[in-house]
Amino acid sequence: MESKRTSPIGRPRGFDADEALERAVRVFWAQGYEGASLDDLTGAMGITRTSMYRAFGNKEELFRQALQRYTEGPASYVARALGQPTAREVATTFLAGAIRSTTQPDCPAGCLGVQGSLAAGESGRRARDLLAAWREGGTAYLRERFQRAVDEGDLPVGADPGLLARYLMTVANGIAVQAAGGTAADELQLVADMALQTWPPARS
Amino acid sequence: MESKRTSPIGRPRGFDADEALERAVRVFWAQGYEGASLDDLTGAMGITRTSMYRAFGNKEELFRQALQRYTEGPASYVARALGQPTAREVATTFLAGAIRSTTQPDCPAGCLGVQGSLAAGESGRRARDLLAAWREGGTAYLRERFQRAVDEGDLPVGADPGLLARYLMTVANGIAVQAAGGTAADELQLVADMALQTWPPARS
DNA sequence: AGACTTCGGTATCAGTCGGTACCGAACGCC
DNA sequence: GGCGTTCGGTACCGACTGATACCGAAGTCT
Repeated sequence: MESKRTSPIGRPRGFDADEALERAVRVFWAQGYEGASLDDLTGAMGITRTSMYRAFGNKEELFRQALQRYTEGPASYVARALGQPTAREVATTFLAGAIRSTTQPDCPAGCLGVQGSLAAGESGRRARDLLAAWREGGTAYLRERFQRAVDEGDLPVGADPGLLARYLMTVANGIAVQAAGGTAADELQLVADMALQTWPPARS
Repeated sequence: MESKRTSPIGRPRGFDADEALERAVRVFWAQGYEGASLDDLTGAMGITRTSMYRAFGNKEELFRQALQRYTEGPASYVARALGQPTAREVATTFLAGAIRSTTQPDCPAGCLGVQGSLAAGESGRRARDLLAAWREGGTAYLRERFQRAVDEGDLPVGADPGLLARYLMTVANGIAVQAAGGTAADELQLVADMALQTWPPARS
């Protein structure tokens, strides 16, 4: 039984949903969830409100999918960092990726996961909570990675994986705020270097 | 020539403008500039739109005054930190104050200067820029203080006051984001302690 | 060819946004 | 008391918010 169709029935959509989503990411990134109106979004996506609602459901769902897209794109440095062989390399790669992503010249400054919705009115509460969970998820990934590092003997037995993860995420979020305010990448790299000076030494 | 009046002419206002402003601070703090509607604000302030406009000008001006009030109130820890006798005490007091202020149980979590408006649509752009300048001003104060510390011999001659200031502000802003996400004060204090381990030693 | 399904555009919805005109009420000054 | 001024409340403004109903167009399937 092959249920896969060569093409879905009915009129095919006349735009590239992937590219439209990517445009939406930029708008949410630059203006936040509440600050991005449907006109802003559909204008940048190059489609009408009707097409957006049919393809993505509603504004909140569009934001959800935009966040996922952001995770796989601009924020893919997180997964890349987690894959580094040592805890120290995880940390340095993570912060370097955060700096690079938040100061990319052809992208909005800052981090969608931070400035997308930190404080919000009633209408943006769901988006705010979604982002808080997203950030907390990142912290959890780091914690698990550092726990593994302790287990593997890559970090001292006394090291606290939860604290190291929280510390890194705190610095990264601070970097995102700085970047949103216009601080340059090279200056942020000096900050990251300083933050990494306290990193526990690898066990020999 | 005494131009001072015992009381201004005309009908006196029937509410405490200071207390109303303090209520407005809470709303902006919790919901951000764009997320706080006039109904939210005036409802919390206990006054009508008309009274608000007469007393404060408009929403943007109200936000300006709320930010100033916030600076003198919840964010007064900055000035207190700057007055500490040594650079190290400035740093520890600054971060401790940031943690305390962003996790106060009877106040919104986080920092108004960060979550008030990080990313915004057209209507909130002025507020966003105002807050960016506010944060940059805090960094400048720290830099001047650390420059003085270098001059006074309190910090090593090789220390970079600008980097130290940026570093501290980055960690503090990161703490604010963590606090907005619900991270507890004691956990943030551990992060601050770790961040301060790299602090340059005082010259003996 | 004709049935069926989806797409995209227009036009519109009720609700909310920030901001104001208007007016009677309440006060200080003379 | 009368005048001038400010206050506070109602009622309203045009613009915009997110979200839909409707309908012809454009496809696939039998």
